[in-house]
Amino acid sequence: MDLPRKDIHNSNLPVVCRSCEARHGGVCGTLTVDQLVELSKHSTRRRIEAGSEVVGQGERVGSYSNIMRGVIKLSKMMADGRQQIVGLQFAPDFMGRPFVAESTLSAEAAIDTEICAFPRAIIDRMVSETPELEHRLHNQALKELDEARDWMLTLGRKTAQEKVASFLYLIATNVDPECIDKSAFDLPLSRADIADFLGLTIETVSRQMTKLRKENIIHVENNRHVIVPDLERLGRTAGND
Amino acid sequence: MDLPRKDIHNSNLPVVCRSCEARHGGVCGTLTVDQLVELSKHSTRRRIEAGSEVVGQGERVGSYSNIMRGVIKLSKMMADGRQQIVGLQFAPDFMGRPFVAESTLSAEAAIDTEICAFPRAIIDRMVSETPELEHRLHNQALKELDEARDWMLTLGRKTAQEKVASFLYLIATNVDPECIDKSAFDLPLSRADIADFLGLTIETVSRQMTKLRKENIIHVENNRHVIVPDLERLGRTAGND
DNA sequence: CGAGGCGTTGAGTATGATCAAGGGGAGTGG
DNA sequence: CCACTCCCCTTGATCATACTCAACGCCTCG
Repeated sequence: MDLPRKDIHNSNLPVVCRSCEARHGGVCGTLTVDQLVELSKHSTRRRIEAGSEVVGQGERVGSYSNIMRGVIKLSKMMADGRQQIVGLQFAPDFMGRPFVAESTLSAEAAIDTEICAFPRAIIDRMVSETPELEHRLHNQALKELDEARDWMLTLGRKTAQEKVASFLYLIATNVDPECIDKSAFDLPLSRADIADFLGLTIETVSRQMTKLRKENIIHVENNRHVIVPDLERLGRTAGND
Repeated sequence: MDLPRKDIHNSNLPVVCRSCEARHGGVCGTLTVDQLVELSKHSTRRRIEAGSEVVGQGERVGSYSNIMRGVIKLSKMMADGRQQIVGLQFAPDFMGRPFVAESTLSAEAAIDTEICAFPRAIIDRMVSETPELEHRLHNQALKELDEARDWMLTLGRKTAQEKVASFLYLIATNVDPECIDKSAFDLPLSRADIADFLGLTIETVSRQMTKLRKENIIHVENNRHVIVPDLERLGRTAGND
């Protein structure tokens, strides 16, 4: 599945790319040095503060991005304000909907986040020139599809308790993939965001967190820091087989 | 978006492909005559009765398919039997999860369905040889991702009434894409399936259908045939902006 | 100190689930 | 032809889960 990276030790590599994490797991890994040089000329690193929007629902999108650090939430909103988070993206995910200029969802930083943004036009051209790049993007789309479908089961069929446990389990296993110890982590989402992700209200999320605390399935410090003594047990509470 | 089809009038075209609908909208449209000839040697048309399974959750999958006619439901099941339909596929969709042999969901015919099945190995090879083919599969994956995310909003944030209306709206606009008149159609799913798609119970689906009938938003004949006098109105009831 | 944001907790309520009964059509067998 | 069963769907009564509304605690910031 992982394609061989090209010339990664070549000293002609753009400076900004040399220390870039995304080049390994992310989409840039398939590009040639020449392509990286060209892309880096037009790419901009941006820091996005927690809570600020990268792309709004219905906006035209002029760029794609790699997430360097942080967490992006993708959400949909109804006319009356009801909101549903439909995906979370972590470094080094690629962010953007290839081949469609108009965004059907909004992207917002959940915590302070850093991205590397490229103009659509350049990426679209490189995709058509570099089958390996399209292959990577295809794989990322399939991964997101698998995740979306997993979450549909959670949204449609799980209880509030299972939903909250599922969320904690998801974060435990995704926030810091490098980190082997999944037993402690900071929640990247507020209670309101968690509610929007789980199709619940803030109050229900809070109550279920309290319940999980009282059952010693989790310990919580400062509202955001969570310790999971037994990940297996959390998984069972989440309804994982 | 639509790539040019190659040599479709060439008389060397395999007989089975000549009258095939999927060659136009489906993935075969990007293949050369030679590729079609090779593929057709190993492809088999299968008829699948309503209710029978094509692929089981957790099974190894040896083939991909084009849906020629009918409707396939993709679903996930929890250990205790709770079930969620995570996608519906209509002709001429491509069915299968590229690059992964093990299925994380089960595929079952909702109504009598006809598919054209190909061995994984051949498709996987053609994908690597034919960038256009990967491009089409990529686009299909992105389409399914968009649909899944739309549905997440429905599952997480809509009321029972809105969910049922959303389902009817979805079917009205998808069952027969050729057909211009969306105002009458047959439901491809039983009440139990609809419930599994909407994250509701059979009883709630039934009650909401009755309510929509009493409000004259739909008319129903023989439980399966639905007439929608005003699609806009149905859309508004579904919570579409 | 007060204001505002975020989270928790409590009381009452409503939406959809559960449990239960029955209608109607298709298929089968006498 | 009717009687019978089975399946699917509908309807009714009751119940429980999660929502709504409200109050309050804690922390940060001015």
